[in-house]
Amino acid sequence: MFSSKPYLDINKLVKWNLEFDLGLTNKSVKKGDVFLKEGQPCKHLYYILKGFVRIYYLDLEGNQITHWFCADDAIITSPFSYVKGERNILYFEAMEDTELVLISASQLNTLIQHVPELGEGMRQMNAEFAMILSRRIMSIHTQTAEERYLNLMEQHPLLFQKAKLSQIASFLGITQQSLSRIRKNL
Amino acid sequence: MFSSKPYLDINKLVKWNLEFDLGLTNKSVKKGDVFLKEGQPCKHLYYILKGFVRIYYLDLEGNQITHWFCADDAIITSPFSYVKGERNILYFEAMEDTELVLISASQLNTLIQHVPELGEGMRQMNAEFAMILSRRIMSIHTQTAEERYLNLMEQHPLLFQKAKLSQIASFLGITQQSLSRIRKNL
DNA sequence: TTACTTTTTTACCATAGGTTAAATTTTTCC
DNA sequence: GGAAAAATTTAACCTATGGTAAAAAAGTAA
Repeated sequence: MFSSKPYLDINKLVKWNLEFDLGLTNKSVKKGDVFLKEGQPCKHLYYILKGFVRIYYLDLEGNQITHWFCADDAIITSPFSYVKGERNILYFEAMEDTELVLISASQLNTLIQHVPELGEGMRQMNAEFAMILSRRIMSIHTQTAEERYLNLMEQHPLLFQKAKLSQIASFLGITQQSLSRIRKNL
Repeated sequence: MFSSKPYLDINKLVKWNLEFDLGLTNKSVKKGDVFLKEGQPCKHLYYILKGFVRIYYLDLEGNQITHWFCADDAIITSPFSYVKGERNILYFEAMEDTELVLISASQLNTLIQHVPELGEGMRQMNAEFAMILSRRIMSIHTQTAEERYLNLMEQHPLLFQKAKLSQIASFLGITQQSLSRIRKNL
């Protein structure tokens, strides 16, 4: 759903890791693993080398609400926790076997000190992320659930092979029954 | 709705403007003025020294949909245009007499070269903005319109003195008639 | 295959919010 | 103040989506 490639080249990152002795760590997670849970502080950015991750949270009744789907080259974190130190409410679930590179805040700062233009890149990345979120709010305010579903199908067809319809439904902001009804009516 | 104060101190900005000869410009707009329109490229960040601004866009039927309300010390821009150079779709309307400081991308870059920690600040500001947008999507997905209205009343009571109910309704994602009905049922 | 579990669909009714139109209240301006 | 315009409320009706429950389909494992 979002690629960080224009802002952070993973090959360069690997090179810088050696050059500046950053000590970045890797993490492999199996399909189905929930590698970040509500209440666990999120101390890293996660660069998804390869795989597919669903970010969700729980509503008051305990239902999982999908907040985001993330594929190769996405950089994800729980901003509430990572940036502001607030209690983390997000779950990160690997929807398939996934390879991650973990980047702590201090490692990122060190890296940016050595490569100042990366600071600009990260700033732009955050700005683009805010834009994507703005667009999503706009689509909620101007489109029907059916239109949002058709857009998603068109823009991310692979998503429907990797995620359950119930997970996609909550991402679209509707129940799985409503999504099923929308699909029936084509 | 959002203050940039933790990330950019306006007094320092004024000082830096002189110190580094940035050439920042000011702009005064009268109540009711629409100082950015759809199709006009947005070349600046706007620092709101004093005033109140509504950001809106038009849906397919031409209805104004309020995207954001912004008060003193907010930094606003049309990210689609400012960051990505895409066609601007946002309108910026002064809801009361408003004093702005304009910051171009090149001025910002110059400033960050002189004050590197400001780059980090801007990055965090963008991250916080993404968080606020995430929270808004979450509230749409987990709360009723009535709950969102009550939250808004509680968190931004002054907003209801400055904005029309129809403008607040579209911000909440409902029609003005629905908002009226919600208010009647207390 | 069969049995079992999970996911998806279907159906029925309930409800929040949309649509249209008109009435009412508030604001603006002469 | 009073007329006109704008904003807000009210009402009747309509529609999309939610809630519940059950059936059907798909996936999994022995």
